[in-house]
Amino acid sequence: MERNEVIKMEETIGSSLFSDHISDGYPFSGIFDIYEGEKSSLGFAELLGIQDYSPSLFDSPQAPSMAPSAPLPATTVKECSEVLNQPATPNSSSISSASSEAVNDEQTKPVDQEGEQQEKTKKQLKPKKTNQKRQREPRFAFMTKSEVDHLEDGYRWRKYGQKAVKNSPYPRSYYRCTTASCNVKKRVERSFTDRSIVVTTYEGQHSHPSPVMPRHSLAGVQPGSGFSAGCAAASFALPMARTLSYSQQLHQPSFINTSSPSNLASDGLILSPGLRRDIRFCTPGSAFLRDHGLLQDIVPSHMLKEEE
DNA sequence: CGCGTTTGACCCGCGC
DNA sequence: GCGCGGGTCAAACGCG
Repeated sequence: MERNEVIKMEETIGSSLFSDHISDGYPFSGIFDIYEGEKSSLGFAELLGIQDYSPSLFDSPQAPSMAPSAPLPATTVKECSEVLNQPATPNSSSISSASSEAVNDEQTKPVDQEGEQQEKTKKQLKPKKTNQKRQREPRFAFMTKSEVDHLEDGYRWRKYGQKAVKNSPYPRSYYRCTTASCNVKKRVERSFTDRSIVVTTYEGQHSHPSPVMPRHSLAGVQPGSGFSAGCAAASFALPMARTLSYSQQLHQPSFINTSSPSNLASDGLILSPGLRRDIRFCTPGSAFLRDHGLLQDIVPSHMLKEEE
């Protein structure tokens, strides 16, 4: 992507926390936010030394059974966290990534409206050039070690496009949620550095429960949120059965103190220079503020930057 | 017939 | 302005 966007990622993308504490069979816990996850996260499996993790998050008693009809055909390497940085539970299985792209004034606009507007302008392709820039939904990317590209996540998707990816032998597929009035999209592509890894990027939030998700699995969803606030993670097929507060997350004991990315490397994780640029790790105590976990989604990046 | 996929064309934003 | 690359559209097609 372009320079501005990369910069924006550095400015706005924040919270990252890792746990090497393996509990409940989950090898990882934590979240990280990336911008343009499908690109930036490309090397995460490698940098984290992830090879293969057997405990699927979907197998957890805490995790909703997202795909009862079709068990996850792969090992989830990374999952995403919720838009508002409602993080994956510490017991959840992996590294998650989130990206909020449109950190601007429009951000406060309800997703549905925004989506519809976007849809309208799309449909009327002829009267082009609505002078406002195209708004993007917050994005979440996660990586999955999988043989199949399109992973079952409890929602129904319709493929609407496929494009060859530059510098990659593998195409990128574009999916849209088939539910009417739901504008969630996702992109699926295979990592060209490790063909066994599928990078899935979600954009937007489902405005409806999962068609195949058992009802109880939505227990963690905030009532009255219209499936927007608390639903994002669930929307993205995340184990949301137990929702912890952000501070709870941050005070997990074994988070790597990564106020500087180099600490990560010292923990045996290798960050490529490019990746270091893209990801900001944070200490538990200061993470929230410094990295604007929640704030970055609602506060313009230039405001957040002042804290630096 | 309904739904999902495929695929070429088109749109759009951005850098040069 | 032009070209490139990412993203989307929509007609054609396949399948159950």
